[in-house]
Amino acid sequence: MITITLPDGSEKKYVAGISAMDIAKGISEGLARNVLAAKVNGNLQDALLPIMEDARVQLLTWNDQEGKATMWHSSAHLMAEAIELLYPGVKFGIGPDIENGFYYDIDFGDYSISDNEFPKIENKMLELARQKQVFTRREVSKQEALDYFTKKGDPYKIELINDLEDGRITFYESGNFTDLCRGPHLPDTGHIKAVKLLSIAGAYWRGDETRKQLTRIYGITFPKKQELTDYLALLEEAKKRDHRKLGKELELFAFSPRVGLGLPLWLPKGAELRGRLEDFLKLVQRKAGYEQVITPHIGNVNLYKTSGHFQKYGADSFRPISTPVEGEEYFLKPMNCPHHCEIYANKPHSYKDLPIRYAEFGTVYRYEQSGELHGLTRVRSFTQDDAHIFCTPDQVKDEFKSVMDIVMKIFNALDFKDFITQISLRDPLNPSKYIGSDENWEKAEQAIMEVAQERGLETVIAYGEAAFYGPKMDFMVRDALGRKWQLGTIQVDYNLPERFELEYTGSDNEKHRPVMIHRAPFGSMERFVAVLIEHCAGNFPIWLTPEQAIILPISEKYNDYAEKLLKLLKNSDIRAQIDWRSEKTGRKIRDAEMKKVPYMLIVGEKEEAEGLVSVRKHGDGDLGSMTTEAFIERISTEVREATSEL
RNA sequence: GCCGUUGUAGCUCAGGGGUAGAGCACUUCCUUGGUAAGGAAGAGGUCAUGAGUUCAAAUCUCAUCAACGGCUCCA
Repeated sequence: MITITLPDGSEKKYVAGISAMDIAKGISEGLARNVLAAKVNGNLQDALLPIMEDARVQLLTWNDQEGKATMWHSSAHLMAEAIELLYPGVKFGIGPDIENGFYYDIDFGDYSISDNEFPKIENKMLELARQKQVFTRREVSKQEALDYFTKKGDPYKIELINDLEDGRITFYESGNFTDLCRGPHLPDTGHIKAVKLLSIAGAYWRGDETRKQLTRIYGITFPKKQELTDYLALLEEAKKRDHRKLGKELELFAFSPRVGLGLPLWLPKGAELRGRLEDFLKLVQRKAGYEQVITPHIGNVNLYKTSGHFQKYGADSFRPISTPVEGEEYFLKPMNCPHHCEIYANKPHSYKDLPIRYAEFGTVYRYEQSGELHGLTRVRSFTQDDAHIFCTPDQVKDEFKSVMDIVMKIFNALDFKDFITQISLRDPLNPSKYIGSDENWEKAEQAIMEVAQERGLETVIAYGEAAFYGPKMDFMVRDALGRKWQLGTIQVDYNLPERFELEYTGSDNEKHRPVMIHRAPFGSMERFVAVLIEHCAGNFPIWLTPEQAIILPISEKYNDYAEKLLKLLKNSDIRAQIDWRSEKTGRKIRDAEMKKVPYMLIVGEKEEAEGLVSVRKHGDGDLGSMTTEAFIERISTEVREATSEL
């Protein structure tokens, strides 16, 4: 007999060799029907696998993320089985579950499949699912595994098997489909009740650009049809928040092929919004001891040779421009740091001057591959809310902390709660990618880890994601469609001060090398605004929104009153406009609602006679009438309260 | 850069080998109104660009460009 401990702490005795599924059946038939996989002593495994010794057992259903993952992983197998039946001879790469669904990388040979063939595959999958095919796990030797796929003629699987350790290789068989797989899998395919293939894409084999590109098919499955319907509706909703769509509708920014790829044009309203964000950060930075600087958009190529950027990125940059007579080469600036280093070097510094914090909204230009460009989140010209802090080694930690506080202040002010903090360190296996001494790297990595810990920040550590000159801490958020984007960044750099031979005189009257911290709380204005648009679905906070109120005269008779009102609002620094059109009130309201203007001020006979405004709030409806003064007070208070913490 | 899909009016989209359609937006006129679309008329397009097939191409073929979904990359 063995003792099984369930998550609620209860213990039960069973005969050895019992499966998680048997345990579920002992609790209730309903539960057994819903069990997708199990966790035994913390290890995810098949619900049908025998348990031989005392164990903690957790039954996983659709309500557990790991249950979903198992379902989707099995769905990838199901799709592969369907595709193998419909397109005999295809070769399979890998087919994992992902955050929302699964994919399988497939080599279709010369055939190019299109998404109008999806329904055919979906139907075949459902047909196979209804057969309730059992997933059978089998341990195989390496030789056996190689033999099987050699016979089948699947080079990708053979390559995968060659990288595996003998004795740890398992096959899973469902219906007529056998796949190399670690598992776990569903008890049977009958759990899959709704199937949707989502998209088709090229994907390099093993993510390597130099290798063959396979066809990746993405899909998602559910245990109930209704859940699929809900999921598709959710996707539709998310599309409405897409900053590219809202940016067009709200007239915030645009692109023009004549101006060039990835070069955003900020329209008046977008520029207003961005300007407010910049003003806000300038205020925060002034309080935190930053000084604004301004540097040119180009720099001599030697500047970037000194910084090391030329060697690293020169080939992937916009081609240099040159002076017509002397032929001197200049680069569009891809970074602000070299310029700021030269500002530091402009005069000798004492330790008493440090830390020195130079801030600049610096527009930089980077050649991004054409296929990478994406709305405002990935562009070729963008403005960093950049600053460089020059300090003594002893000051690094405190400075790092105070930068983190600025980032948190911004995220709080804009209600960004769902973000990931990532610490990016060197790739220990590939030290040649980085410049600078081991000792300096270690010091910097240590400082970041300590600060994160002291601030109690939950972080993920990413090895190999560091910049070539130093480790960093990045703040990432998701867009409406779930894609991750990096916003704020803080980077410790012991290398540039070295390369630029920056110095300060210490209290010992000796020359010392300062440490540099690069930081950008927004990251780039473009990307930040994109994420902000999606975060608030275009309903910007009152202190940021380009248009705070719109005055809607009931008829042209009240235009004079509207104009008087507008003057009063402008005098109180409220951003407002008048809808002059000879349209009915209902129409003006509808249009203002569509434009997401926070306040609509309706004025007619009654308002004019009594000096009132009738106030309607976006999304909330009629608030009734109030005196003009009361409205101005209301909106001013709202703005004050929103910005008081900043 | 690579794979796939798409490209028709400012926007959203229908059509499809025989000289271009709708709704919204725009202009003018009528209307002067009370909390999510008042009415009428008008203007607007080398059907992304270039080549090919054809008596005839917006429609079929190819190439180029761009957008979109991914992959790779991201100082």
